[in-house]
Amino acid sequence: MSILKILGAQLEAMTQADRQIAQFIIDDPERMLALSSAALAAATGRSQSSVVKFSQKLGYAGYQQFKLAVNKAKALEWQAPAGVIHGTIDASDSYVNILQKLIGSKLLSMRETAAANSEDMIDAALGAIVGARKTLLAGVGASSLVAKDFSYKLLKLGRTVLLDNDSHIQISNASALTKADVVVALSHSGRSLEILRIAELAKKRGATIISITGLQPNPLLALADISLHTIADEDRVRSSAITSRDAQLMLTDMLFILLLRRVPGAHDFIQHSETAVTVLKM
Amino acid sequence: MSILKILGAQLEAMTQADRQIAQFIIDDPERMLALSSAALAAATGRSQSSVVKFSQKLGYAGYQQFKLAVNKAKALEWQAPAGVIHGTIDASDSYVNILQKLIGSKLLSMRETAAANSEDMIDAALGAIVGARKTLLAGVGASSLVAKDFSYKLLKLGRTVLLDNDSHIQISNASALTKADVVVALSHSGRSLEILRIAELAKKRGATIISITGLQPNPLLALADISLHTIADEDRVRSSAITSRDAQLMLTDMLFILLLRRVPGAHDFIQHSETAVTVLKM
DNA sequence: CGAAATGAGGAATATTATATTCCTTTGCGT
DNA sequence: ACGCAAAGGAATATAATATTCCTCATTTCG
Repeated sequence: MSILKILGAQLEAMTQADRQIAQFIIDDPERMLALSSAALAAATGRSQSSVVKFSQKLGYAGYQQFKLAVNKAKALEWQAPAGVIHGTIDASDSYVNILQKLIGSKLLSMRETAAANSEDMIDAALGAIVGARKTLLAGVGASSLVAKDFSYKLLKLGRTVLLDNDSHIQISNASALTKADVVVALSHSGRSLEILRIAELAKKRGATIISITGLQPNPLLALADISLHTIADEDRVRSSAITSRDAQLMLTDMLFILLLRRVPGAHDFIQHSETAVTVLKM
Repeated sequence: MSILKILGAQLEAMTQADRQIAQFIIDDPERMLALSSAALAAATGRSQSSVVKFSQKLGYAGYQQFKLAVNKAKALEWQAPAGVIHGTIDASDSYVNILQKLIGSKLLSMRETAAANSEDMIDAALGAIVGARKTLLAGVGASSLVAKDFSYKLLKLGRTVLLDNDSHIQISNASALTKADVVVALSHSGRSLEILRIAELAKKRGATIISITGLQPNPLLALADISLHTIADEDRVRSSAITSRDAQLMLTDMLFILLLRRVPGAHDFIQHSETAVTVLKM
């Protein structure tokens, strides 16, 4: 139990001097932490020895030990909303509140995304990627960044990846695919026109389509051979695509880590690519 | 931010005496809390004055203040993120285990990144960005994706942003900056040559440099006017830049959300840019 | 009712801890 | 090799803490 709570509870039963000291600490623990026993005595109008005796009565070896206890209580109280807060962030929120809600939203979409994809579906996707001749990644806007991030990881594993910012080039890439190839199509809404175009073309050519979309029915989902899902929480962290991007990253990170166990020699590839990059860093 | 993490991060860069003292504290913070400066000196085989100087080098008024910081760090460490496992992912882990560890690592680096940046520093960064004529974002590799993500968000807020994949163009952009401009330089190691080059140039031109790096001392940090920090956890989710990227995103998301409250008319800008994008989705 | 007992609480003091100064050493650049 | 700068310990000054001792008010019991 927090020492501050204890002080409050015992306030009644205390002697005069002790009560004054306790009250001061309850009112402004932060300030008390900056004071020496003598300074605290001066601030409360009692004597320095009373402060020390006060600390000892509470069961601490001395004032220092007591101060550590208050410090600890204060530290824990700071993050008292134990667990993660999750709610809409609005303009009146305090700094700490905003951070907690942001982390809460991110955590929630990561957890739900992890839960929304069965091990079987993930396995199917991994199998397709590992067996593919080439993997084409498709994403626009924020999803294009996730696609790129994933492409770096796949390259580290020695896979052949197609990805381009220019959607025209992407479309012509797609039309050159065969049934030995895989398309990973990222679109949280499942309605991005460019991505749909690419998926349609690739499907006509016989390639396997892995869709990464939200849960709601959507055109991209309808085209997919293997469908993975991202769960976002858009209306909480308002006005931005933060959580859907986090969900996509969660999913692609999962795929990457699980691929590490499947791709023969994965660790060697990674070693090499890291050495290559290190050369550029001093 | 946890002082214990800071100690760990800076251990390498410390002098002999300091390193010994730091190591002792890292190994057994509880014990350290029971010791006086002289006792800690005896326990580590250094002098009492070294202990005090050590505390002061870290930015505390003295040993007592430092002790309070360690006490606080220890108290907060106790927070068990209920249900979240955090550990090294290895090949023998089960599917569910891997997911839990992945989420745990991500959550940890988000939390620690949130904690590592004081409200004051964040405020300083926000002020610089809001007041800037132009904002140049710099990042290579995985950081370039974060930079791009952040640039989309800043554009939504109607800010003028410079960002290009080609480092030559970035460098010429940097040399055209003035002291009315701001550079946000992203590099977890703080040692990417291109980014250093850009930051140096921009600094010569008088622009304000905001660095986003890890905690360990690094060249980019030394150049920065305002320094923000990312905490990653590389050795847990092995062989990838997953958590450092997450930490960077956490930080840029924080900045974005806090900017929403600062930039006049932010919500209008966002409304408009979302309407514009919706047109492309069906 | 009054004297002894008790305990709160402050003043003074002893003890201990902390911060500063000063000096030696060592390593590094010229 | 020389001088300089930084590290770090010894000594010292300063400050904080703990203890002792004393006074005074209240309570208890003869």
